[in-house]
This record gives sequence, structure tokens and C-alpha cells, in this order.
Amino acid sequence: MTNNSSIAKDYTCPGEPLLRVIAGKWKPQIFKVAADGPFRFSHLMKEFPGANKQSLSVALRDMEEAGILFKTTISEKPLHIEYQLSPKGVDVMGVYKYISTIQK
Amino acid sequence: MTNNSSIAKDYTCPGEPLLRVIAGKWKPQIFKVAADGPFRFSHLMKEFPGANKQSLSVALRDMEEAGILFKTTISEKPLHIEYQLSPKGVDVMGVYKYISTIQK
DNA sequence: TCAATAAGTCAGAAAAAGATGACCAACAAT
DNA sequence: ATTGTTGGTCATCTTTTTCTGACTTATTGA
Repeated sequence: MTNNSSIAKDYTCPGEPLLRVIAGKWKPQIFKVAADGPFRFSHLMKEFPGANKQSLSVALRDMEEAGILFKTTISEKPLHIEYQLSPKGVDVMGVYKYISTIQK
Repeated sequence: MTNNSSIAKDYTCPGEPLLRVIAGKWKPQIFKVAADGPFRFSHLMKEFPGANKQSLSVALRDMEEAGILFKTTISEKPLHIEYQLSPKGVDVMGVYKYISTIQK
């Protein structure tokens, strides 16, 4: 027997907020792009013709807010904004590697 | 520059099917229950009053199909069906532990 | 000042995931 | 054969995610 009624068990999962950021649509793909170095919004649009602006925009914001991506505005010629993986982002990306080691 | 137009990059993520199974609603909680040993459907219903049958049923089916849970029918007194973590399930559960080591 | 480019936002539609309550099947004891 | 218990399914509704296409802002070179 695993439970007696006098002790409430804790079912919270400390990783759940991060799960949202790694499991959403386009997020694994964005991680793959980010792994190659800094990238721009327009680059994502070219790489993922099946994605729409809104989804990518929301994904980038989520990831930025989670501290996974850094955003840099480089006010040059036409207007550049660069995203890049933070150290935390590198850690989080390890989740995909971890998962891919599990047998089918 | 990370891309030239002649080489198409692979953006598939081998872990994506498993992501669905670990990130869905109630799934982390079900893993926690499963970590304590074999459990039954009715036990989940008691532990998670906020969950509904259908959601739990679908979650269990997903996890079984992914090879994460084993299902055993023990045709005793009233009819018992037991779920328990497979070895693969134990591996997959490691994802939560991995994620929880990442700093906020 | 006007146009071009990058990087978005916004309102609304469609699709997917989750919730609800009624119903069903297997089994065993009566 | 009937009833009670466990373990679900089914049709339907609601909520959340994702998609679509039009519109906006910032910058700068002509």
C-alpha cells in the first residue's frame, strides 16, 4: 500500500514551467536553429515555411521570458534583432539529448 | 553565417513523440504516482479529484502505447487492472529529474 | 519626405486538447 | 438472473493552441 489517508502527497512537478517551453510547437526546431548560433526572426520564417509569424513570435517570447534566449537589438542598416541561446538555454537543450538516448 | 542555400538542414527532433507523453496534463502527476509502485485507475481518481476519467484514461493509454506503463489485468474479486512503470518509464521519468536540476 | 526592409502585433478562424455527464462491459457474489 | 464494483467509452461542450491575413512600428537610404 502506498497511501494512508493522514498524509497528503505532493504531486507538484518543479519542471512543469520548463516543460511548456520545450514541448510547445516549433520549440524543438527553434532550439536546433539556436544551437548553430545567433539567429534572426526572418531566418526562422525562411527555415520553417509551415510556421506562421504569430506562433514563432509567441514561441520566442516564451523562451525569452523563461531565460532561454537572449534578445539583442543591433540597430544597423535595416534593423536587426538577434536571438541567441543563454547558458540556461544550453542546459535546457540537454533535455532533448537526454530524451533521444531513451530507446524506442 | 549558419546556412547556405544548397544544404537543407534537418529540424526533426527524435524526442518529440516522448515529449507529448511527458508534457501532457496530469502526466507528471501520474509519473509521481507510478514511482511509488503499481497503481490502479481508481487510485488516480482519488488522488486527483480535479481530473476527469476521460483525461486520465487517455493519458494512461498514451503512456501505455509509448511503452512507459505496463498494464496487467488481475481478474480477482471485483476486477483489478494494474499499471506500473516499465524500465523505459523509469528512464523517461529521469527527464523530470534532469529538468529540475536546471536553475530558475 | 517617401519607400523599403525587418520585426513584429492584432482580430478572428480553425484545430487540438481537456472536461462533463451519461452510458456500457466484465466479473463475481447473491 | 440481478446487483455492485471496477474500469472504462461515447457524444458533446469548453478551453487552449495554433494558424491566417491585414495592419503597425522602427530605421535608414534615396
